[in-house]
Amino acid sequence: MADGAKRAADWASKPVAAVASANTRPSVFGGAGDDGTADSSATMLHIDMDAFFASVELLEHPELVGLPVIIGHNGPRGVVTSATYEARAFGVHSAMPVARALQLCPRAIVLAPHHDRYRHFSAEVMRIFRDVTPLVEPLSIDEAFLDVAGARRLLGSPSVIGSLVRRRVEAETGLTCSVGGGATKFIAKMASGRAKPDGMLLVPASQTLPFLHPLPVSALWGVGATTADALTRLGIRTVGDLAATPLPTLINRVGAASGQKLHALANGIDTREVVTVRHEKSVGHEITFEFDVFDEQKIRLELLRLSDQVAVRLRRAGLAGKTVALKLRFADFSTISRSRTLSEPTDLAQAIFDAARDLFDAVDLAGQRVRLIGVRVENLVTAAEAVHQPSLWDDEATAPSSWREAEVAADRVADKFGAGAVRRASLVKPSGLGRQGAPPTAAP
DNA sequence: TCTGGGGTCCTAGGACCC
DNA sequence: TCTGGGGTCCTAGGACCC
Repeated sequence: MADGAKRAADWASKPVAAVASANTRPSVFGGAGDDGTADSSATMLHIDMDAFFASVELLEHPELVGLPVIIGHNGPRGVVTSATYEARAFGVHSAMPVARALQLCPRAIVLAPHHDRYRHFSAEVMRIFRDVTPLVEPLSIDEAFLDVAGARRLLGSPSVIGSLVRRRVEAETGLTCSVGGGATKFIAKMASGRAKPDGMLLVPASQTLPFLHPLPVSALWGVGATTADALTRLGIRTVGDLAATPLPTLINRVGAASGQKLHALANGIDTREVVTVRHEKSVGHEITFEFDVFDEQKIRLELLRLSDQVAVRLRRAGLAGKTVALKLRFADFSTISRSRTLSEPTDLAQAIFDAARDLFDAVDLAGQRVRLIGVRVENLVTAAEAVHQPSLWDDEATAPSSWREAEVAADRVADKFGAGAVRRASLVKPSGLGRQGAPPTAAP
């Protein structure tokens, strides 16, 4: 810690001139001077990487800098996971189908995602954040809250610390980020969104409501399309409108929890503190088929692979879960879920698959084709004795395409780890693929 | 245009227990 | 005889976020 703080302090004293691309917009809301005193109340920072996946890919492809670049699978069902600002200028945004994005921006270059790279750079920037303060709460792979109240004495005001972080991130990773600051988490997050890209905006505590109230309700964290519609029907369009709405009216429309939360946020009230440790609540995998599937045997085989992947991740994390959930999405995009709670937590592919397959077999498909299947394990506990066994197919990253292949793989694991591994490892007997009592039609 | 994959949280109804 | 209420767990669905 002392080391990190010293390094950070060294950095703080370096000339700002090193950052040519840093945004020069005024960085304190309300027109107050940026002299390091006006913003002293904005001690919660939210730091968000700019176009994170796309920016990381550009490090590998410097020749594409300045061009519209889209990250996503360029298949019939691919969606945009990230896009450079050059592509966004054409209306491209995250979650949009790649096909649609290419209509809007035909010259866009589509790159496949590399999640290992993103995890690497994520770890790098989180390390920089933790040099500044131990009070870091990662919110997702590319953003975090920093409580810098205690770091002011050593490093300076929040705006000084924000600039320091921005310089270090750019110098050490080649990536840019945006910083928002405020008296609360919520204000900090709203501010970083308005600082993008490559900017910083601090909202002094006294400016909280003037900053907040003109914003549209859809800007609020937790207000999506559905809630925005519901609020619009009440005549609520801005955050100020929301703040002035009686709480019972709100609760009546959007539910108790959301109503209370939104009402408080709209009035600038947010008492949440930075939480540095979080434990996962579920682990799951899902896949969308390239083409909708009718063949139940093919679906069971995919369930087997997903169960194995989930089990491997559980064991690596030292976790086990009691509830197995199956998710099915049909050709018409309707989605159902089925879950079952086991008598004890498991981290084994066999147990997860058995439950998932039973749940699947109990569903009446009624002739519908399946678009997506997913397996998730919930109700997690720390595994008393984590079983670290390799996956059957993990290394090859390919599922067995026939029962014969599954049998061969099973034999291989038994040879390698002994017969005991059969029960403990990700070993799923090929016979588990069939419906109970049904002879395996595709068996060798 | 036709909608990914990783998650979290909330609601509501029913079972079950005391 | 036909009936209360609180607490907890389980399940299904849906909104939302990045």
